[in-house]
Amino acid sequence: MFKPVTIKDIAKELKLSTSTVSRALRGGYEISDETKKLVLDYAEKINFKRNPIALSLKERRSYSIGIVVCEVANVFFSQAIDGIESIAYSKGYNTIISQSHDKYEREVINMEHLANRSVDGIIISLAAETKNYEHIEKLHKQGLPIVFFDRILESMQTHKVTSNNVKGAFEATEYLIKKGCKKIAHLANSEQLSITAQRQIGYKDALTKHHIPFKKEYVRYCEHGGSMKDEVEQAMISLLNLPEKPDAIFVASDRLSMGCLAALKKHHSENIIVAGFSNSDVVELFSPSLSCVRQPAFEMGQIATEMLISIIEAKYPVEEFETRILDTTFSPIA
Amino acid sequence: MFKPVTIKDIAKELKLSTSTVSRALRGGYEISDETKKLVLDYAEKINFKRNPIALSLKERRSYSIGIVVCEVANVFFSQAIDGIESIAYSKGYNTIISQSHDKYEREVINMEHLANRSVDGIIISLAAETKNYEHIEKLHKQGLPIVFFDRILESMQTHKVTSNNVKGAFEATEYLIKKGCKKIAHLANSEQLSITAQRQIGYKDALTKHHIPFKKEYVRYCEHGGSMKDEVEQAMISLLNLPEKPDAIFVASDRLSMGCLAALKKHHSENIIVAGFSNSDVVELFSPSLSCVRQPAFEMGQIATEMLISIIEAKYPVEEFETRILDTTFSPIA
DNA sequence: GTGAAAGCGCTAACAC
DNA sequence: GTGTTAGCGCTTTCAC
Repeated sequence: MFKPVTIKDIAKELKLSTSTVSRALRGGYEISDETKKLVLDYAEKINFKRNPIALSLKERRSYSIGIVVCEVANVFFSQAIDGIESIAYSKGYNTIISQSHDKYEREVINMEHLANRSVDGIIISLAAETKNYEHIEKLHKQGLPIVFFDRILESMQTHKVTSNNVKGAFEATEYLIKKGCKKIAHLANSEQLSITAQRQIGYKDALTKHHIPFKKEYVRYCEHGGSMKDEVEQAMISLLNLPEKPDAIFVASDRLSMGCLAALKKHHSENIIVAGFSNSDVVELFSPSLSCVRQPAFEMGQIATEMLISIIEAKYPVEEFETRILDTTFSPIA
Repeated sequence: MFKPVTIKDIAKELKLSTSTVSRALRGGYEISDETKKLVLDYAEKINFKRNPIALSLKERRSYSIGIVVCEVANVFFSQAIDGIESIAYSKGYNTIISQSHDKYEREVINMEHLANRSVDGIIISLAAETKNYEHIEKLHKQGLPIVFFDRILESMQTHKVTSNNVKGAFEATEYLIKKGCKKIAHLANSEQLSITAQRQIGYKDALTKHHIPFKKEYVRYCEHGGSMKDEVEQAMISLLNLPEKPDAIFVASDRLSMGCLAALKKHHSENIIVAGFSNSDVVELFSPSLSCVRQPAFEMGQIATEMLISIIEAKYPVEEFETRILDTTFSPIA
């Protein structure tokens, strides 16, 4: 079976004590240069690596951080993960990625598992279904550092990173208005998500500015964030069947944008103009086309990670928390 | 700080020894039902969870399996990951996902890290850049169970899962031929990958069957799997500038397919017909359109995981290895 | 400058 | 049926 070299093996080989070896390895100042070199060279030679499991047990921390996102297949999240990893690795942390698939139960299980696994902190974007936050609050109260990004929990006292959802939504909606559209529908994520509220504000603001009345009938929520089969298509059908059929749609998330375009194509309504949040890197290939609001996902991941590590490594309990709001970029089609 | 309950706390509270508690918790037959109930109830009440770190240290295994893929943003891999997780979780294992981004160095670091992290085994699909396999062979020799999927290492004695790359490529190419194309180019991944060789065989077979000569000039390899900026576009440009400009392209992977379509659009060559490997779930939205060969990614992940766990849990060293080849599905456009 | 020993949380042989 | 003890690999007092 797989049996790595231990500090003991080195000690035996070099006729030293394990403590001396340990100290030499971590460059303890008490050790003579001679011994230090001896140990270091030998360790190098046999490719010794400290056992992080033992270290974790000893230090009650693991130098790993947990990530909870709805799914890695979503470009926004995979970019964010890349950002998280870039910072984490550079600071000596590893990451453990877990997916909630927008399910509340999965999120609960994932969080518990990460906590048991002794991650030093968690970076999370809430699942679409999550309405109860006890599982997070409990861990937070127990002292586990938690940072939110994208889909944040406003009520929790901790660091948060979002993009400027209001402005992003405003720009997209105003673009549709300037295109001459008057009946602009809004396809949204589940109602209780922070991003849903924010993006709806931007949508409404744009309507108001241009004297277009806001109509509740034009708004559809996807409770499962589009993870449920047919969820998005059903929402789209009900919009398309409205007596006053929309001439444009503002879509509030990546996954919904894809579902929206697919539904328009399927139901031969390509004349409806779509603008929405999406970080897709192949958006120029889409037909019907999509004007999109892009979030700085990579950077959001980086910042969230810096924030998390700052809490983890803080000498004293952190009392002051920050919410960073990054700008989105709007890329209209033509 | 975050301080979970330990078995010791329970022992103290219940005035028992830690071993009794430990045994009761795992349902040891020697413990009286009375004590067992006492312990179980109390553990339940205070929401006790065994510390997996301590367990790992003790048992020299972690009940976690490592995954190495080029990137999670790639649909094929994210689907495979979902398959892996489905089996892993059901059998009590956790997963640690790591991305090579098709870089050799990253792959080496990831593998080492996973091994140090005491994963019980690794499921890997090779990076496009990887040409040297010592990092894998070393761990394998040390007894770490390894299973390959998709981009496999033929020379290693272990379980492997692939899709029927030859047949998939054959079908796609033949489809192009039946569409009336005669000058069919081939955009491929890096040359040393198993899938590259296999898919090229299928491509050639189809040409041969229909009496079209194979031309080396029509083949382009992407050494970095398309992860390098402009890599795919450059390859495409050189194909488009050929004296005998191709009238169709068979593309050998998901990422390349996207790059290929983007390049065709950018260089106004939408008349060229494209067929290629892709597991994209929004392929019907693409323009130019893509006829695609789909791999059963989820199932491949599941099978790989079952194989891995069978090695991990084998009582005796496994000597007989299996290579499972799953069928692809071809979805032509129109 | 180096070694012996205790302890992180858990399990399992070995008492009793 | 339950307790004692040693040990997984490592760090870190405390001796010397």
